[in-house]
Amino acid sequence: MNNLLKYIRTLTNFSDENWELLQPALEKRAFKKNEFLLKQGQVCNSLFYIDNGYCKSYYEIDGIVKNTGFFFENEIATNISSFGSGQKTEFNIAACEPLTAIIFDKDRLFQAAKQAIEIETLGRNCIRLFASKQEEFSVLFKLYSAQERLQYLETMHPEILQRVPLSQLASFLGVSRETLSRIRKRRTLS
Amino acid sequence: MNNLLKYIRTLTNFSDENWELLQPALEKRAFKKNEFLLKQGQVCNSLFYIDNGYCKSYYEIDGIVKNTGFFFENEIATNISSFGSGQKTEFNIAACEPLTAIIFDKDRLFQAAKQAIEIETLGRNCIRLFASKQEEFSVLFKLYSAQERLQYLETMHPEILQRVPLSQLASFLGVSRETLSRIRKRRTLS
DNA sequence: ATAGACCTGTGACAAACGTCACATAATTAC
DNA sequence: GTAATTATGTGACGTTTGTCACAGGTCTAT
Repeated sequence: MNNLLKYIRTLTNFSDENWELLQPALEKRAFKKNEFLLKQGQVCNSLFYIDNGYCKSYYEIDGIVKNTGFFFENEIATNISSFGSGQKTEFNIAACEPLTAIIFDKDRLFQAAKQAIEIETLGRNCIRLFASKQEEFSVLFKLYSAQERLQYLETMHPEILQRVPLSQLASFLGVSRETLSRIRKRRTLS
Repeated sequence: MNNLLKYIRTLTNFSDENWELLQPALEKRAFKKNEFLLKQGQVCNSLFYIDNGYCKSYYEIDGIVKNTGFFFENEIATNISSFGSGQKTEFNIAACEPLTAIIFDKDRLFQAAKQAIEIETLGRNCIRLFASKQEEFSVLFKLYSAQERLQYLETMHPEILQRVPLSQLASFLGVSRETLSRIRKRRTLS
């Protein structure tokens, strides 16, 4: 829980009393590798603060898995459109390693937010960070080629390359596994 | 202003008193075609509610324009990462037609939010909608080919195709102008 | 009405990418 | 420890896409 409190305090002024008010909305939980945090067809009623390990969000279309995001320690994973609208999600979120998350329950979070505006502000800031991350990666596809996108990850998000296997990374970068392998080869040669 | 109030009330319970409290944060403004709402190097201190007309956000790299988003009536345009962090933006936002916007000033919005939690909630919901939109378009590139992305726009966002010229649309879809022209030809033939 | 600016289409060719096939690590399960 | 599974590399080939070049169409300002 200590990591989470630190994380929260980077986002908003948060008194010990606020922290107490927030507790009923929080639940710590461990996930095994490949276990689902969120499954297609469910409604996303949680924000998952990643305490340890990492997970991925993905679509599955005709049996083919397309990874849409990776979430590491000290980040919030969720499906923002389902969380916000209450509609069923088409995403899955699954643990890629044994994972520990602190789960924010939506209803209880909203109740707590009514009691302290700092908690409302925290919610806004979590969503804002999530949106910034979406914006960042969304822009990559419009600006850069596949090779340049890989380069971008190398400089801006090296942890992704270190921890995510190539075959998982390919669909996230929007190319086939083979193409990514060849791009990587071209880059190590030069 | 009437459109805006309707829009707000789709997002959150908003009393007439809340609306009064919000007024100091709002400013209606007209932009000429090609005028900037936000310019690279500035800090984004505004949310732009589009009342009439439409605008685009874009990057300019080595003189080449890459469109990253289009915003129509009844939507909020902004650069979320600059707005949230206070850092300088690398985006431009420019009017594509004569445009009327209602501008939320960040500082005054935050002041108003301190006085009414509904305004804080409104801010959170605006950002949430913005994030959902980012998520939606970000996923397109991982799931679909250029042709399928065009098809998606046709069914889900026909207003974009009706109002945005092909040459503007191309970089938004992540392809060259010529390729988009050929895709369109292939599709009308079949 | 005319000139200039923009928008769209298209041909030719090279570069990038996807798919299929197979080989070889590396990891996991029992 | 061995077998099975998964991850990665690579060749061949066809498709898609980008780039350059140019032509014709539309819009706009004067």
